[in-house]
Amino acid sequence: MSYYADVILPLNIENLLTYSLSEEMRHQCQIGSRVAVPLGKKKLYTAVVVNIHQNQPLHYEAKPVKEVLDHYPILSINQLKLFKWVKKYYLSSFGLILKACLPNALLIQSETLLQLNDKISYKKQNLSDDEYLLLEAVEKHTQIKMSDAQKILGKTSGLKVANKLISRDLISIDRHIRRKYKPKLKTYIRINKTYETTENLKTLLNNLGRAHKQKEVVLHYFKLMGKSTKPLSKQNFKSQIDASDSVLNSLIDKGVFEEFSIQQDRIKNSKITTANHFSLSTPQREVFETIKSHFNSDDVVLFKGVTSSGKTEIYLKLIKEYLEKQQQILYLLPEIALTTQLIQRIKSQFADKVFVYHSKYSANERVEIYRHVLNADSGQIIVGTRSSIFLPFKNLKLVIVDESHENSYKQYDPSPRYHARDTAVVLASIHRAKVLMGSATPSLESFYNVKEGKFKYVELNKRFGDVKPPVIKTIDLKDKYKRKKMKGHFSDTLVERITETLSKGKQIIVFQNRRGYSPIIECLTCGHSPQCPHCDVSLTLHKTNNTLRCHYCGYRMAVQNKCLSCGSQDLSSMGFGTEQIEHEAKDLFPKANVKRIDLDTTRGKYDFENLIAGFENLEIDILIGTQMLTKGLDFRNVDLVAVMHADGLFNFPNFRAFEKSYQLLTQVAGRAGRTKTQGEVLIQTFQPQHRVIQDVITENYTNLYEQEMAQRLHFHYPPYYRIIKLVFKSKDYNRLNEAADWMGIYLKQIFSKNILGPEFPGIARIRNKYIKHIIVKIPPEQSITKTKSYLIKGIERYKAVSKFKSVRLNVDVDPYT
DNA sequence: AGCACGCCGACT
DNA sequence: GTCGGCGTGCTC
Ligand SMILES: [Zn+2]
Ligand SMILES: [Zn+2]
Repeated sequence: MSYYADVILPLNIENLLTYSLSEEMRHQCQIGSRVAVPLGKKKLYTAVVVNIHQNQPLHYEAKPVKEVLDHYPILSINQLKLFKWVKKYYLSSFGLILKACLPNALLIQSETLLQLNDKISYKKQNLSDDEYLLLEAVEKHTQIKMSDAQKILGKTSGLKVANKLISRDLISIDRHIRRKYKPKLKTYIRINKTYETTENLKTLLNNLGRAHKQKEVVLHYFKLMGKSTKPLSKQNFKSQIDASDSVLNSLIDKGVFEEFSIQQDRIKNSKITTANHFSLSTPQREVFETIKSHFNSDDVVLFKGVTSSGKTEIYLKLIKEYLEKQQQILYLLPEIALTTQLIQRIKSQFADKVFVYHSKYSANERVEIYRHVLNADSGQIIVGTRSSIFLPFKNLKLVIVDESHENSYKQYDPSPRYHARDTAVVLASIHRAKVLMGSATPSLESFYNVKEGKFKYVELNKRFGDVKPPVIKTIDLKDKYKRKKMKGHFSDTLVERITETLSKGKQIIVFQNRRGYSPIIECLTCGHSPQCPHCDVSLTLHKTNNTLRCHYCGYRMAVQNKCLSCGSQDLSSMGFGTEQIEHEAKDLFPKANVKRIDLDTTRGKYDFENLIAGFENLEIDILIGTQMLTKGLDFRNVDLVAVMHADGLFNFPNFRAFEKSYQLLTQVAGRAGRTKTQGEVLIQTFQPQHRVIQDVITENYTNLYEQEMAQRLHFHYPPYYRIIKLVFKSKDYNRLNEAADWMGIYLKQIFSKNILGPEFPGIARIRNKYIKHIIVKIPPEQSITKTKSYLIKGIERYKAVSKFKSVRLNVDVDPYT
């Protein structure tokens, strides 16, 4: 009897495919091993074995596995369990889950590029002839396609040999796409401490004698330091002195000036103050002990800690205990919160036990970490973004989900559309691990789980050390506009407070959750406003390069000074974004260094890190930004946070709009006064009495929770009801309507009033594709599994209708919107 | 994901 | 007539 292997291919294929195994291969390969298999006409794919059996397929002849790539599994049984859950719960396919799980470099295909690694000469010994041949080919061409390697060595051994070379670190794939991620550090200049006294300085100037230029440079330095105490970057200093680089460099060589970089300094500091022996405050210790005692009886704990309460120290203490027991810990963070700041802090505690898993890292680095986790033989702390829940943990005992309210834990495209917070709970239960969810503003779902007794709860309402909560005040825009107290979008009060803060040498954060200059340009004569030709949205004005842009498809056109419809020149802009605020702030505060941080100013690889560093180093006085600057960043010198237009947050067509507004405003407010001086938060709004704003001011999460939950219950929304969203997309408007209507009728027959739609979403067309939604609401008493099986049946029937073939259907379980 | 297959408009 | 663009189906 011959043997067969069921494999997952990293493609969107519904079923597992079965290949035959030779006797030899059967012994080489295990469940979880990678194999090379032929698919379709000629291509070889990397697949993963999930089942080995002797049942010959009845209706087709199984093709043979070409090659066993791993003699030991790279996918564990526990990962397969998680795959099964994700497939069933999120209605996805194994292939796409596998793709989300394995680093691409483990799934090489014919089109993959092979490239030479640096510094390989010392590893070149003991290569087989084939390995040598391939390495030579790569060396000669610097990069070749996998298919070329297969031409040289034959289909099978090409793949095998390439894999060997990759595992020996000689070649790698896709290196040009993601370079090693290393934020650049700016060099700063300061005078050697000994010359800070007048006396020593005099001696120095005397000693410099004939070196006039050097004297000048030293004097210029003191002149600058007299004006401002901000750190001086080397680059900036060089541009100001009228001398060649060698002058400054020889002063540095003599030890008169010293170079330093601020980030490194901070790490050093944190090593001295925190490494190994930091201790928790009494309230922190209480929380720590409560979490541990909860873990004795329960699996999931929700930890609500106000901003600046020192949540991270508690996590670190917990991590330490698990590491000492040689166990694995997963520390999940939203992408924006996974900053170098935080990584350094964790590394200063746990050094080489720390592994960071992040999409910014290169393909090879990710493979390396994947293998480290797979082969762990001692404790590990894995810090990662949502996809790290798919890593091959062996001995996972604790999962921390930080900022657990963050919606970026929910993946949308591509499928699997999983929520990493919820999947983490399943992951933990597979491993019999504990879960700690942290947030200053927990999601209603999590808090509801506490009320239902599913999660345990602990809170920390005291800020760490002497930090006082920021004072939050509203500014009534209606009144300010009526009394003509506005300068652009800044009220007089705000201008006053900013000026005052600047004069104290403190920093300001200005929040406006919309990028660009202005979202709509309207003709005052005929009312026309320029629309995107591919999407149903109006174009946003970007003054920086005088373009009108679509934020959905990227379409851009030059700014028109006449109305495109009637030719009138009477155009007016409506609404405002960060760019406009930046312009106004530069006018209002000409002496301040104003910078903007949003998607448009952070396109480059290091832009984000550089802006954050600039702000931390006190180079930037006023930082204007979107929600990008709300997450976890720890700015020590910020005294004032301004929200330009809170009302913009409430009007999103989304049942979570208020919850999200509360979270955003609270997080933004948390950026103010993270040290001993009490921070101030000014919220400009047309509705100062809005209940969400009032809850933010009084830190009244309970009230927000109760009010929101009443709404959710009344309108049948989560957490009471579950939601599944069906998204239909098509270029053909009529087909789309027909298809969505068909499904709507089918579902209404089963679920009647618990079906919403089909209806067009707020933006009915993106990239020339029309969109329609159907919402399936699942009442608390209705079985989710049953509902899904009805849904799957419906989708199967739908897919059998040939005229709907051109209409794409996506299923989103527990959608965010 | 590819790649073949088939349908429809444009062009030798 | 047929060349080739794209939309659709299938892969063990
Ligand atoms: Zn007009
Ligand atoms: Zn568009």
